[in-house]
Formats: sequence, C-alpha cells, structure tokens
Amino acid sequence: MSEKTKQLEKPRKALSAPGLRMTTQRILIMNIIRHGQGHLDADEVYRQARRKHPRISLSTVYRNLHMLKKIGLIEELHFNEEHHHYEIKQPGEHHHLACINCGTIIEFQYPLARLIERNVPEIKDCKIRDIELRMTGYCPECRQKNE
Amino acid sequence: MSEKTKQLEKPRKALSAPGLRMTTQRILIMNIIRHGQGHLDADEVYRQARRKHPRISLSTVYRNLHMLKKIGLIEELHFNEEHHHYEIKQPGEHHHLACINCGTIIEFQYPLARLIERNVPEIKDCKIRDIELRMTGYCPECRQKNE
DNA sequence: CTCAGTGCAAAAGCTTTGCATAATA
DNA sequence: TATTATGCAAAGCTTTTGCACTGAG
Repeated sequence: MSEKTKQLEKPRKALSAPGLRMTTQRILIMNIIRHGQGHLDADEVYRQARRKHPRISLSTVYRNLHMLKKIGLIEELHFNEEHHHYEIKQPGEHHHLACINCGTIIEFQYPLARLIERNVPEIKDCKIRDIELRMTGYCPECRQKNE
Repeated sequence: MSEKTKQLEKPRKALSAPGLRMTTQRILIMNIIRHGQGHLDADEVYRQARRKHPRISLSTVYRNLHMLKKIGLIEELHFNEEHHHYEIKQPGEHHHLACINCGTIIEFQYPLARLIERNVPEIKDCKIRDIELRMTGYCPECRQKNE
C-alpha cells in the first residue's frame, strides 16, 4: 500500500518535497526524459539539455538522474547496452507472482516487453503487442518458513 | 533449427573451431564461469583466475569474455547493477511469442526469473519457482507488411 | 613456423566528487 | 539568508587497445 501511495505521488508534488528545489535544469531534464520514449541515456539527455540550456553540465545531468530515480519519478532500465537508460515511471505492464503456499498475489510493474525487445536476439525484429508473465513461487514470509 | 544446433554444440568443439586456440587462460576462465552460478562479473572472474594463474591479466579476461560470448558459450546478463555478469549458456527458461497475423511461434531462452529477482523490488525477497511468459505481436515478416 | 592469444601499460569511456559560485525557498 | 543545486575540473572505475612477446597447433 505504501508502495502504491508512493507511485501515485504527482511529479510536481514530489519535486516540491522539503529539501528539494525546482531548478530550471531539473525541470528541463525531467521534460526531456518525459518526451524521450525511454530511449535516453545520460549523454543523450545532456546533449538535448544543452540545446535549451547551453551552460548545463554533465554532472548536473547525472546528479539529477540519480535524484529523480531516488524519489521515484524516473526509472533506470538496463538493456543490452553499456549504459543505463531512463524513462518516466508510469503505470504500464503489470505482472504478478502467486505464492504456492499461502496464495498471496504479489503485483509489480516492470517494462519487460521493452527489455525483451532489446535484449533477446530472436525477438529483436518482432513487435510485441501483449505480454503476460505468470510466476509461482514463495512470498517473502513463506520463503522464510520454508528455509 | 540452426539456432538449436548452434546451442547444442559442445564447449570443447566450439573452443576447437578453426582459428581458435585452447589456451590455459581460456579454459581457466571458462571453468570459473561454469562454477560461478551466474554471479560473476569481469573483475570477480579476474580475481578467481589469479588464484590459479597469478600472471593472468585483466585484458585477457575481458577479451575472453567477449570471445566466449561471441561464440555462444557464455551469456552476458544485465541486472540492476553497474557491471555485466556472465554465466554458462544452458537450456533453461523457455518462452515464446505468437504472431497474431500468421501464427508463427517464436521461441527463445532467457533467464527472466533471475533478472526479475534481482531487478524488481517487490520480488527481491521472493523465491520464483515457475515462470511463464506469453507474448503476442508480430513476427519480423508480418511486422514489415504491417508498416 | 605461424598466427592467435597474452601481458603490460596506456588510453578511452562513463560516472562521481570536491569546491567555489549561483540560485531557490 | 540558509542551503540546495550548479559548473568546472579533476579523479575514479570499468573496459578497450597498441605492441612486442609467447605459445598452441
């Protein structure tokens, strides 16, 4: 529940949290990522940012990526490439794991489709439309009891 | 089919391919990865290798990781961490995508379970037992026709 | 004997950090 | 005005590359 509450926080609200400041650089970076379709790595964000704000520095980009990730506004993805890619965290694919001991359903979001499209050679040239992942196993509690 | 044939090639055979040489370093690295449970990054392989072969160099490790990956003996995994991890490529999870236009089934292997266990906060403390991924979409041919 | 592979050291990327300055709340 | 955030430059890591030498086939 607290997980969900966290995810529903609005960007504006999150960026106005005590101790945070809405600088032009931060807003710019946030907007670039918002329109970036999840394709952007740090350097790409930097290059786009410089078009609007030539004096921005790479370290500012990195610091903001870390910060935005930390407060949950963006997500860091790891594809088959060398660098991290960033995208706005948003409700998307929705998967679940069912505990075979107590029946609990654990839900989570994760952009598996994109990861698979980029990471699995056999799928690289395909277009994924629907994706559904089903897992069974043990929830944290039942796992402990089992061990 | 040729995909399958490729995957069934024995390590020994693959390592004896024309133009390749079975050096002690290469065999050592291969064995370390084989026993590494998929937890090893380049530096870890290097440190373990030095215990048996103190004069081995990091570049040899990197060059062999690339080479072994290229000939399909090991797999490079990208988890939520900074570095790549390597493991022996072996038949494991088996997933598929069904083309909604022509019905073709595209099969592929990918260690999704491990990736999810390491990458998804909600699942980190769970134990996955079964995993099944179903996807629908367009195979490369039908995708082209559609565009 | 040949040429793929190795070790070493240097270079190349990408990311992080220290510090003085600028800007927000 | 009190801090947070920035820009710059330098440092840190991981990974790659050039080159002469070694060793497998």
